[in-house]
Amino acid sequence: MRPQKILDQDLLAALSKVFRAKGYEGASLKDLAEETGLQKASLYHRFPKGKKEMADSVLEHTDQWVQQNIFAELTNESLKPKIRLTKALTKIRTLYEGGKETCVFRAFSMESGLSLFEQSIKHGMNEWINAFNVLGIATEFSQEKAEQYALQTLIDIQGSLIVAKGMGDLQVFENTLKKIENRYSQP
Amino acid sequence: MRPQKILDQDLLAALSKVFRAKGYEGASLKDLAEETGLQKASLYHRFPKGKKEMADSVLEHTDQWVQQNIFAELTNESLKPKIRLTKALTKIRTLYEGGKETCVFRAFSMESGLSLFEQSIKHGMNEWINAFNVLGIATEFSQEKAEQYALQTLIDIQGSLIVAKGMGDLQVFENTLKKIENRYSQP
DNA sequence: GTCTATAGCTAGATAGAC
DNA sequence: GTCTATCTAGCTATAGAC
Repeated sequence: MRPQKILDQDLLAALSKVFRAKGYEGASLKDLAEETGLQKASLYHRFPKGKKEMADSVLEHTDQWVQQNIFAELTNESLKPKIRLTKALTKIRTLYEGGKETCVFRAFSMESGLSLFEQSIKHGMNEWINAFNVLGIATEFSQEKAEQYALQTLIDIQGSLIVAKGMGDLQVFENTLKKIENRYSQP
Repeated sequence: MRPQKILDQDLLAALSKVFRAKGYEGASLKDLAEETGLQKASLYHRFPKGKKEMADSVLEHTDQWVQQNIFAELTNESLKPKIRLTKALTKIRTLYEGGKETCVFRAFSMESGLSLFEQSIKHGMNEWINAFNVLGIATEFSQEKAEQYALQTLIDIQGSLIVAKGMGDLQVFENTLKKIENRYSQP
């Protein structure tokens, strides 16, 4: 029983970095081993089912982080909606590193990937919509408007990440976050 | 000099289909050969520089189609702006098959890909923004508003394609196109 | 121009020493 | 738990017949 060379938390963060940058098929075990500092065989010890299990673990780990940091803020009934949103947007900036990092959903939905991860992605997107829907209701929007805004917010985040990356202009992402903030400030 | 088994046009369409579905690294020469009906060696005869040349050709072919079908409509000064947009949106529906097909930019920007195609993607995105900017000016928006709407339109298209695919709901894409139409209908 | 066959390499995954 | 060494299958790309 030798000690772990890298903690689960740091291991998942390293795997996530590679998967988000290169996609599921684009990320090789060599890439993953180098980024984590482990050998390929050691990765198989941690994730016996191989690369798919690594990716699933990254998805789950990310989902938990998002739930605890972003959704928890959005649905925190002890704060005013406007404050909740500001706090959530700060965490969103962190999650995507100001637009430099892509979304795991995108990284795992390309390639043969959609069939491998489509349930997790669909579930995750619905969670985002639900959380923003709660915020919309708390802002006293109508149910219809709350749903519409929640979907548009998800589209804005995903779209601005793509465009910011493609144009090489992080300001595109930042401006979109500001736009989202304004959207929930008006009755 | 045997006759070509498949025309350049159809060949590029088949390659595009595979690349858009699987991404650059996810698309294997075996996949590309099967979809085109040619053997791998025959693909190398058509594209001597290999897979990268196939992808570059797909990008260029798509760019030309978009220029002739979408940008030409948006900037057609012989028609009213509203009519131009309606016609362009019809072509956009065709390009993305109502939301079923992903964007080549997305397919080629994941993985080690961004470094391979970033110039083409950046250039292509700027073309989209420029074309919608022309439409905004023709709609008599201010320069600032025209630019802002053009960027938002690109974000909406990219974002709604991701979300529609992820949620398995093509209506998300269709509703976004309607939203874009409304955006350019109001002064 | 298309094909079969194959080279050369890297992928994901495993065996077994320590 | 991590490592080195290795397996097999798949990859991109090429050689040469027709």
